[in-house]
Amino acid sequence: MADIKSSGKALFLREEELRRGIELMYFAYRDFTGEADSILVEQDMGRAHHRAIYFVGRHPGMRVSDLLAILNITKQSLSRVLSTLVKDGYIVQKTGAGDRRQRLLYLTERGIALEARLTEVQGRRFAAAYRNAGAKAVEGFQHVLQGLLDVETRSQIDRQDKSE
Amino acid sequence: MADIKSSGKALFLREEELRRGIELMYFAYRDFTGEADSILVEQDMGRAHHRAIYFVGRHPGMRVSDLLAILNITKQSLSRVLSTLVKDGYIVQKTGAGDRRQRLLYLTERGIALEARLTEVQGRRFAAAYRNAGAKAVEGFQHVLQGLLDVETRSQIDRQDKSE
DNA sequence: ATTTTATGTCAGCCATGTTGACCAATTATC
DNA sequence: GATAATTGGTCAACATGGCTGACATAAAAT
Repeated sequence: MADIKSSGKALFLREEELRRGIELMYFAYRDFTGEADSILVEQDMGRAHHRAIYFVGRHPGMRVSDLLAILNITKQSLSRVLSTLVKDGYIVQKTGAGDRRQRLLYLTERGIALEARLTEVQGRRFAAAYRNAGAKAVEGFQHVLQGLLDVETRSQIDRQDKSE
Repeated sequence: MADIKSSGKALFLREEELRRGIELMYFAYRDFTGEADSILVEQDMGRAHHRAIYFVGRHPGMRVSDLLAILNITKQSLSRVLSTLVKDGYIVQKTGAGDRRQRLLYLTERGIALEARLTEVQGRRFAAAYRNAGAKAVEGFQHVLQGLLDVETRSQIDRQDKSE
């Protein structure tokens, strides 16, 4: 009887705990992106532009197909934002030296400035949360987030980390 | 000199650490929602329907305005999904007993079943990540996520927790 | 010479967010 | 009891950013 009771309780707590995680994840992601979104609307851009700028800044000289693989969207979707970013002078494409089919992607000065501004805002939020929670908590945070990834995403990130 | 060097290094590590968090957050959120999204397309629904079903399931009898406050979207946006959910028999609206202007929201059997299915999928992912990372890590995870919230969101969640 | 790869483009569809205007029922207030 | 405020809904129009499908071109690989 005590067993049944406690296992029932444990299950209840478990479900509550999981729902707490699900909800926190939703709210935190929304608020995390909110500030950057405000900056982006000023520039007549959306989140999709931000992602492109962010990852090109992170991996200068990357190929379009690399960016497609990271973002996991269709080339038509990417093409739309990429062409406006090139047109507006945030990104430049240079023909690959070895393989001339490639259009290697680089941020311009303007792109670097915007990327820095966006990352600063998001970084500030993370820095505050990290400071408040402490180093041990940050470790746990990253550990759990990693565990939420699809296996494909995880190996993709690992590959990137290695090639740096 | 040693000071400058180490502070430079510390800043570098700090920025890398922050970028790691930003990226993990993006990938984890994407993968976390991906599975549920697949179920939703089967039912000709989107994420917006999921959110409505989720929170109505969490707070049966809530008012439309409560749901609007949680989701932080316009009533026109919510109205669209809400009316299809009512039409398709996932949610029922009951006129408030005290205040007859209110349309209190409840899940139907069908709604409960879909909510359970969606939450189970997302819960499984969380359970696996939690199990793998350990209790201490989960604490840290939640602590950091809380720190990422806007103050308004935090007080909103607190209010909900208290009123349960 | 042919096939494959990397990239781009056009056209159209869908979901979900937005603003603005306006309406009805009901409750609260002067 | 008249007036204002609240709760909820609706119509119209627009933007963003996903998607599919079809097709094109240049360069590399076979």
